[in-house]
Amino acid sequence: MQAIRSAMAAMHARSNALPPVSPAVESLVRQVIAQVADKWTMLVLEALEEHGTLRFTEVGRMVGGISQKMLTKTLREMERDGLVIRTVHPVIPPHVDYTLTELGRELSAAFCGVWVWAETYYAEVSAARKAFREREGGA
Amino acid sequence: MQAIRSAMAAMHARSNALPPVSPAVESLVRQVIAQVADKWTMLVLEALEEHGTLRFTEVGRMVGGISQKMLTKTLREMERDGLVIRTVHPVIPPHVDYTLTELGRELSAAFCGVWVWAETYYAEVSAARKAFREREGGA
DNA sequence: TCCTACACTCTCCTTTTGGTGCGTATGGCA
DNA sequence: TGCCATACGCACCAAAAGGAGAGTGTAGGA
Repeated sequence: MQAIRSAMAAMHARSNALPPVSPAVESLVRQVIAQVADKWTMLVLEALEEHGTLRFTEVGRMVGGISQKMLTKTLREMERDGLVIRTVHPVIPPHVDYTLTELGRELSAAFCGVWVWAETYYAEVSAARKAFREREGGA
Repeated sequence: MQAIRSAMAAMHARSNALPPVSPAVESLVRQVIAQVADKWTMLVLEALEEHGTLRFTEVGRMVGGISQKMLTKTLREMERDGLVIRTVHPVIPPHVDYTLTELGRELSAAFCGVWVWAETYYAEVSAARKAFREREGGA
């Protein structure tokens, strides 16, 4: 974790001080973040990390509460971004497998901390919401 | 990072094996994740982590490209979830300060890994997108 | 012979997201 | 006298997200 912290510090120092990090790169990073910081992407990522290779409907089952449309879209975008590999077996009925790439596994590892945070602090978030409601909602 | 990995493994083992983790908790964690895995939340979190206490318009400037409406909404939700503290100085013209709470700083640290991932691999994501376009778009 | 399974795609619809612009209160500055 | 700055709230609108349900093509089972 300390390594990550110092890496982030370096990143900030760089983006603040040195011109070489162009706005183009900045915008690309933003774009990637915006894409990847998506509810369904995170959930699919976790399902595949946890279970390895899965079929379309299996991913849907593991994630839970996702419509076919969103599942298709999410998986396509993840394939496009190089996070998953989509393998089509040309049989009938159709059979398609999804597996994380190395890039996807790295991202999953990066998201790890957020999952742990949510598991650790969700009770505090609930408490904060309750306090907020009583403070603002009841005023 | 290994510590996080094992924590995540423990989390998975728990959610798969033990009944005590109720669907209520599961849904709460999902809700928190969905809330927090938001583009603007991440960006505001980073701005405040990097610069400490900021005023409303300063946060807007640091984040860049956010409308007042979204900034208000994001900051309010973060306040509600206990991620930021909002301090109103009753003067005219109005003066409001925003600071991360400990919870917010923890979350920021957790997101660190994702920022580093994006900085490290955005070029590979670009390459993957290009390859995908040539593969599918050109077919 | 008809039904089911799979991995979608397509259309229609509702909900959410997000932008723009206007109003506001008032102390200080020109 | 009159305008500016701050941190919004509100109303209106466009665009995107997302859900529900129907259609598809065919091998194999009842």
